[in-house]
Amino acid sequence: MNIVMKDNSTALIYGAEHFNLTHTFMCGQCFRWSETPDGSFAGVAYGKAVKMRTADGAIEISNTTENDVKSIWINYLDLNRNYGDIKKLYQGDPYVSRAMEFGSGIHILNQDIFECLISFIISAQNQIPRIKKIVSELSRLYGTPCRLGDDVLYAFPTAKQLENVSVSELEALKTGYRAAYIAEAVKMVLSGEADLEKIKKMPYGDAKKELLRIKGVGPKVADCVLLFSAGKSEAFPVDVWVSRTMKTLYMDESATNRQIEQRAGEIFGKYAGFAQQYLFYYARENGGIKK
DNA sequence: TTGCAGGGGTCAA
DNA sequence: TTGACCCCTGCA
Repeated sequence: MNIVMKDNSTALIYGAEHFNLTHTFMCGQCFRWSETPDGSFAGVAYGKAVKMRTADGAIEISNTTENDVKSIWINYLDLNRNYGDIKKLYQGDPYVSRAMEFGSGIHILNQDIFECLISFIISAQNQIPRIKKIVSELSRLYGTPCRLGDDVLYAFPTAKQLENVSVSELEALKTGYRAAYIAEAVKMVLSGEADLEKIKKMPYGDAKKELLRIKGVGPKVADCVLLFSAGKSEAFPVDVWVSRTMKTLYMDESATNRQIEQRAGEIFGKYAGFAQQYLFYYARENGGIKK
């Protein structure tokens, strides 16, 4: 990985293989990046607003510093992982290979765990455009403003910033029955009853058990949080698409979500989450996946 | 125009 | 294991 500063606020990252910015941001793992007319993506993560695009074999990040690239963005984009190795791992599986070809260059992001937790509580029984809208409103109302050129973006609010936001205020954002869950989760995080940093350091099984104590967090949401913000590559979130896909390709119609999770562990092993993300993206974009 | 099914699930009984 | 659930969209 080679970082070159193009000017004092634009960084170029060279040597990122198996990486596709569009697939990575559009595959459904994050809700805060929007494509701009010039084909870049603008967004905020870890309190920093930046614009990203790929050009001439490099990832270009503007409105940033070399230090932020090293301390935030390399890890956020998961650029230190060798995705070629993961590809090799699944080359014997015709379905995952096909899905990896289709979604080539998807990286699993390392997002902020609190943001991820609240976002995926909101995601339950909800669709991506609406999730994005709610998360964006939540950030605009309670998050810290971040300048990006002439625009102002808003960081996802911290637990502290949401401390005094009432359930009815959250309901006003059209979160519906999830409003109470959000308020409750914020309380648990602030009181230390749910220690997210500690959860990150736990083994997968224990970490999941801890997250499931939070109302509004079921197996699917817990696995999303663990995969997208706690580095648990074995987490295998089972949603409707993955469920359909697994039933069609590897199991039968009668399989329960729990059985699917278990089977996925057997088939895909420690990197099940990566296989999941490729299968999910392929299935969703193509209306399913055929045998 | 109105009605209804279903959506990147979870809770409670 | 099954219905209810906030809200919105797509489609008869």
